[in-house]
Amino acid sequence: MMSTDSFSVRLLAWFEKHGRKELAWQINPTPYRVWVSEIMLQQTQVATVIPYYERFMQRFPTVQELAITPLDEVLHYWTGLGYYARARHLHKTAQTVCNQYNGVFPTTLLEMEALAGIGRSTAAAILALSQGQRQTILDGNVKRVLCRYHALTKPPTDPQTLAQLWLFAEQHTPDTQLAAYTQAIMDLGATVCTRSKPQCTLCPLQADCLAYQQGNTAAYPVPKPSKILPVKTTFFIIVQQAMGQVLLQQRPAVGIWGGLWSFPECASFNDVVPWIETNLQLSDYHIENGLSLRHTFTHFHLDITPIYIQSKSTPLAIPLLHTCWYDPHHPPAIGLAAPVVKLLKQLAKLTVGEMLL
DNA sequence: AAGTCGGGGAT
DNA sequence: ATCCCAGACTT
Repeated sequence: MMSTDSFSVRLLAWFEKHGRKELAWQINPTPYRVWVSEIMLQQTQVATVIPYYERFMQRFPTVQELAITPLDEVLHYWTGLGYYARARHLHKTAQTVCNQYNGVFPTTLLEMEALAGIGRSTAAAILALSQGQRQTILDGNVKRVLCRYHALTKPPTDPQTLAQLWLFAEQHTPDTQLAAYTQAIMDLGATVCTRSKPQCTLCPLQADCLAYQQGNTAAYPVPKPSKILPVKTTFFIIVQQAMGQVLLQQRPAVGIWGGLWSFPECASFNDVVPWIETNLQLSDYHIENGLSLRHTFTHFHLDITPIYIQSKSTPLAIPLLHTCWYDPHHPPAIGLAAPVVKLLKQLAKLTVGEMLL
């Protein structure tokens, strides 16, 4: 493999002066701690991750503790981070490490990549950051840095361009100080070579950067052609008892909000009343639709209309599978979809408002 | 190779 | 409103 070029020398010198070295997962960087941080940081920015990471590590200080905890509670600690498959994979891998590796993470790239939720770049990051192995990462930050440095004229999603990026990334990887270098190139992308308004005057790679030489850093990375997102609609049925408990239903393990708890749902407004008549034994109830809210996924917009139902006949029966009465005053440790959290907060305010009247 | 999976921050 | 972020998995 190629040896070092000036790229890593300059980058390491910059990191020594300006890099971040105090992040929680950089302190005592065990494979477990680094692994959890890397999974949380997938598609999620550092500032968002920090409070989640603190809570998670306090509750699950070891891989053993994570492995023996029910998935529902793990999802609870993940609520709001999104990409919930990450949490399911995290739980599964904790059990794999405990059962097949005696609680100790494997030390080869091949074994690491075989674990659920750990791909090529994340496997390399864990080994480099926690053990100083010479492994090459290629995450979103590194892709942006390299697209500019080499002035690549196609989107990083293009297969040939992606292969070229891996090749460049490997050629730039030094033979020593792998933990520092790996952190450094991610830091450069996160703090200097940012998506918009990069701080080129502070960049240690400026002299060799082709995008900078062209005076056109804004042109890189080349964006991939975007699609128009379709709009879907749905209706959340919010049934509330007099004491405040709200009916929730657990979603299937796969698909949107997999395994999370949400309100019972109807695809069409015409289905709402039949659903109520079929599933709830209510003699006397009041129905009222609330203001719609839009939730955007990668591949579509979801317009949600809440349908509020209140009844004086309490308690209501729970005739459905995978349902529970969620008590906002004593919230159980379960995972909630983000729009559900939003609506529950609104509901709490409305309830207080009505009590004041 | 393309589609799927969330939520939030920046612009 | 649009883009995109410390990606991986499924089909």
